Amino acid sequence: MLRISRLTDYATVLLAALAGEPQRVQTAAALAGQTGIALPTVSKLLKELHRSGLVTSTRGLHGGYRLARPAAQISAAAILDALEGPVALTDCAAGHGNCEIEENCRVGRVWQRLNLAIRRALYDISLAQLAGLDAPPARLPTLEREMKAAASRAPVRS
Amino acid sequence: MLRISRLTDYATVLLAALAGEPQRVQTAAALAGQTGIALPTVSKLLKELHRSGLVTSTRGLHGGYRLARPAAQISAAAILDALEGPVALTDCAAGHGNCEIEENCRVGRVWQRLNLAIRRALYDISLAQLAGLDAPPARLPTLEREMKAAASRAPVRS
DNA sequence: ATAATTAGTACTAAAATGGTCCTACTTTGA
DNA sequence: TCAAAGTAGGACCATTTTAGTACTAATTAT
Repeated sequence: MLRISRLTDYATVLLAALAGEPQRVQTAAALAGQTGIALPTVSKLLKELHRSGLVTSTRGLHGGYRLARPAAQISAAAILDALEGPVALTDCAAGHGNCEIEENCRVGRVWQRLNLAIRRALYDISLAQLAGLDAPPARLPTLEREMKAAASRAPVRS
Repeated sequence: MLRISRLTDYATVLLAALAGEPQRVQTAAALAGQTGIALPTVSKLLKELHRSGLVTSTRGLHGGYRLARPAAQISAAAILDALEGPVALTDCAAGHGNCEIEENCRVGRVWQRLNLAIRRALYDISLAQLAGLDAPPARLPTLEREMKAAASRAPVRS
């Protein structure tokens, strides 16, 4: 339930590897070797990450990739967005209002809020934390509280 | 990103409909009509919900479905689990440890923690809340404001 | 020039998802 | 006892998503 795609996971690993050596330009091949991910996949992912501005690339001989910003300034949400786009938890939420029943809509609204809470939590997690470079303080407990609060605030009539 | 499947969403709607009339047995056909979801799909979902013990069924003439427990005692997590199983956020987390790199594992661990936090939050949301029966009053800020708040806290690009 | 390297695009294979259909079993009521 | 109204269970198919590959063009240091 509630999973991120394998490619997104890979991308995180790649970014973490880049974060480990922030000053060096690393080639796709090097990263592939380092992470065990197949080279074509690595290339594809890095291209996408470049397109979304998370990494910078230099072409030609001795080219390669580098983080566009310090790892502490890249949020998990940014990574997810780059790879999967800002899709909502349910179709109903971000879609064409096809819920004709009132129950539907109420349900949808709660999902949407949960989704939002999750996104907020994701914004507060940095790549540095994901890569284990940053000793992470207690942040998750507040996440739980936020989600609960968001959900209990939800039921409203339109 | 991070979406629940459409069927799970439907299931929630069905459960909400059942929660609205807790004492009555409702047929699959009635629920289909009420929610606008196609009958075969409704049947399938109710069957699964029955198998996971969320609803009780009575066969034969005047048969139908009913919530197995009060809506307040059914958590969102239980619904998700029933429909999608307790899959983890990443393969790595619940799988066969194929992360050979240290970064990988650290990354995986954080995903796992996030996943856990989300699950715990989901446990604290009841079907009653999802169905809007629990009506906690509270004035809610608009979605836009929450988004802005989340965004301004974010260490993210433009 | 040439070798190394990214950029872009198009394609294919595999898997998950959503949905339908058919058949068997159960209960109620005439 | 039989028929009707239901659920139970599973097989099955279509569509979409996801993952991965291949090929060609562009770029740059030496």
